[in-house]
Amino acid sequence: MLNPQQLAAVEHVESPLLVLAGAGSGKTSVITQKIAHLVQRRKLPASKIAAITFTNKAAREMRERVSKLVSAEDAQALTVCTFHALGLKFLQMEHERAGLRRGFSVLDADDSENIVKELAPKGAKPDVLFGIRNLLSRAKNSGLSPEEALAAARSPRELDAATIYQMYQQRLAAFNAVDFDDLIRLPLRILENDEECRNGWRERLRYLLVDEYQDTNDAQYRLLKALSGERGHFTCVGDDDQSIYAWRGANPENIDQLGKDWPNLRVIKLEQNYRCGKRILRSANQLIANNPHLHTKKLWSEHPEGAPIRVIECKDNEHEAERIAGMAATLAEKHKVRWHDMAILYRGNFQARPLEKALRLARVPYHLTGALSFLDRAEVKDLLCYLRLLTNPSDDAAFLRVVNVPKREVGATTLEKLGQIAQTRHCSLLEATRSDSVLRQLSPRPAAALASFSDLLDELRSASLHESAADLVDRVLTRTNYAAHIATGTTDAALRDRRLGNLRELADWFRAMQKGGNSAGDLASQLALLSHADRDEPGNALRMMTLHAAKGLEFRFVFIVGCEEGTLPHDGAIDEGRTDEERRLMYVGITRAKELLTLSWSSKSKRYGEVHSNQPSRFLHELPQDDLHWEGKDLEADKEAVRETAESHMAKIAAMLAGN
DNA sequence: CCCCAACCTGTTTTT
DNA sequence: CAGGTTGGGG
Repeated sequence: MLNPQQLAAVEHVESPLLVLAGAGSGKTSVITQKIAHLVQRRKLPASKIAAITFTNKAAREMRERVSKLVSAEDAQALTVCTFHALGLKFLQMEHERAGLRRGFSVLDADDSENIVKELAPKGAKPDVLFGIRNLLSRAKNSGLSPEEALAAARSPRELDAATIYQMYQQRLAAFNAVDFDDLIRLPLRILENDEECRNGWRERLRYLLVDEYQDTNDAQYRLLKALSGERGHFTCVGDDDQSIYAWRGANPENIDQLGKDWPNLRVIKLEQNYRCGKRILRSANQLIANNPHLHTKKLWSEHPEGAPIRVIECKDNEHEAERIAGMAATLAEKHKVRWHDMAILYRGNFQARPLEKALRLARVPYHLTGALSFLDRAEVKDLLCYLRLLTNPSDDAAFLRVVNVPKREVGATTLEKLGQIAQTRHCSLLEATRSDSVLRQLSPRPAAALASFSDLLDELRSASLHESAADLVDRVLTRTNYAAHIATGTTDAALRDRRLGNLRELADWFRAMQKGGNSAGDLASQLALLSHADRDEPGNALRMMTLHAAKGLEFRFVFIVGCEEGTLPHDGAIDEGRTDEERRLMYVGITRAKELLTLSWSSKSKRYGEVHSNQPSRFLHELPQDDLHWEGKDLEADKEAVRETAESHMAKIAAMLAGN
């Protein structure tokens, strides 16, 4: 079942281990088998093992796979989650050490953006704001406290950002809230400074397994270090060629840092690929050879050669979409390929538009993963903010979001005044509305509205004490009139149905999760960590997603569209000197394909309404040309030639499919 | 306080 | 070209 390298990785427990796992080399098997090995052979209690994944979805799948290898109780006792979810769990247990009260909130990216907006100089332009947020996040990802950031600031810009950072944290403290980055930074600070707590957690988590290790940032690395200590009871699994999140603070050099911090680190390479045909793998290998490497890795495969890789030149994005849709339809109809074995990958979500249109026209069932995340939907956020406010009355961000949704005649002027009063009284907005003397300072109508709003929340809060989370959701929806607000306030029938459907889905999610005995507040915090990739995939539909979202997945048939200079590699990334990362992105895309890979590019595309002419991506030229089959748009004029090449190509594909 | 309309802006990837 | 924002009118 396992090859010798995989087996060695599973059984090696004596010293820290780094597994350099190429694409499709069976790293998930190694992690799951290793967990089983630790539990069954090494007799380590499952409750003392933590496996860290990159997404919640990966965590769920991993737990599922492990549960086929170990007993149900052991599978239940395991910790399998993301770094952020682990940090949340840590803070919920150690909230007093972090200076948080029970029921603290986790702010989403929007909330923290709004806070920065308020704290920044009044007329700050978007790019300045963006810069501040970046600096702030960078400071946090390096584990710096506001004071440390202030001391480390070396330019006026950094000094300004550090000052804002300080005010920002004061604001979060007042809200009894943490943001995303704090889920790593705060546990890290506690673990590094508090020996008793550190020892407790080292006892609690005796072995760590980290998946997608190349995507860890500095704070996460230090968290790993703090949790595992000198003894280094961990296995990290990663692939430097699939590091595609440096823009978000991931530091692939963490791969080399392991050997420096633990000289007894063992390194095992997994180089046999079990996924791709030889041609696809050869192309991927040759492409990535253009990047500098510290660890040379030569992936090989025992799979058949497979059909040549098609490179399709199109007139424009619409033409490209039509051709892809047509090819997908042909694969399904003529070759009985199931829709969910196909995927269209692209650089940016905006590229999905023309594809969707063409797929609908060609009656191809498709599913878009990503784009506007479920949790970014206004109605979902609103409901979650109600729940946040119930468990954490100090959560001003949540208060501001829902106080006037549905409309309660509470406007900006009233809220501004309320904010000033709350600030002088050092209390939250919601607490301020409870005081008669505060309400008297406001105009009568909004004051009355605020009073009844806080009464309503009191009522809901007392209900929350003895009600299940799912029932509470229903109660919130009806008592706040939110459900009615959506039902009557949305004129577009399709939109209304979708919104109501989203609310129902959220309620269902709560129903499913409450088996774990979680409170509504806990569930709301956990939900804040979920992302688009975490929803259940639908059945038989062609998948469409960004290259980033495709990491970790595989498909028999893969289309990568928009292989143009400026798009892939993306202009902005080139400007920032991250062309190598773009190449890795292409590499990730190529290695998703098991049997057939199709690359396309458009010679013209519309950008801000302007028509722009494109050059084919440099990556296309970096591939082994013998394995490619170029089809130009000019062939379009010569129907005979098109048919001939297309048919001979399809014949090869048919032969390949028959051979399987 | 709410709504609508004319601008203006901005397009990468996400735990 | 579309979506968000701002500013004015109801």
